[in-house]
Amino acid sequence: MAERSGYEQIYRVVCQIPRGQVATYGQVAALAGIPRHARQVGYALYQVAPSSDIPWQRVVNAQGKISYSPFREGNDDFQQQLLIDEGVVFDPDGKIDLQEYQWQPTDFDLKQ
DNA sequence: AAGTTGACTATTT
DNA sequence: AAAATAGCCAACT
Repeated sequence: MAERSGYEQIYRVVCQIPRGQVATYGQVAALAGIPRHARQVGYALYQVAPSSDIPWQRVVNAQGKISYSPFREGNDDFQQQLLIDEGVVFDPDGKIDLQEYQWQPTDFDLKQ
């Protein structure tokens, strides 16, 4: 179990994703100050997924799709509906239009 | 200490 | 468009 790390900043970024918007793993990594660590972002969320205040499902891959976790497969579909509930539109393939819904953080957001 | 793994991404088939 | 390949780097064994 690997807790205590720079992951804290990753969680902070994810929590700042506005309702109805999404961010990619690479984007979160970059905002957290650790570009190229997209995989580590996924790994960080892997620890926190089940019961957390963190809207982990607002983080999707560069294709605009949900990355299915190895242990929570069925849960992923359920969470996809939560995103729809937030106003995010999925294509027939289950993709999100990143051009419309990808989070565009402002300086104000990052200062929080 | 060294090798394997992975909620990624970009490139190539 | 979907699948395979390569590059990536921290955590895990």
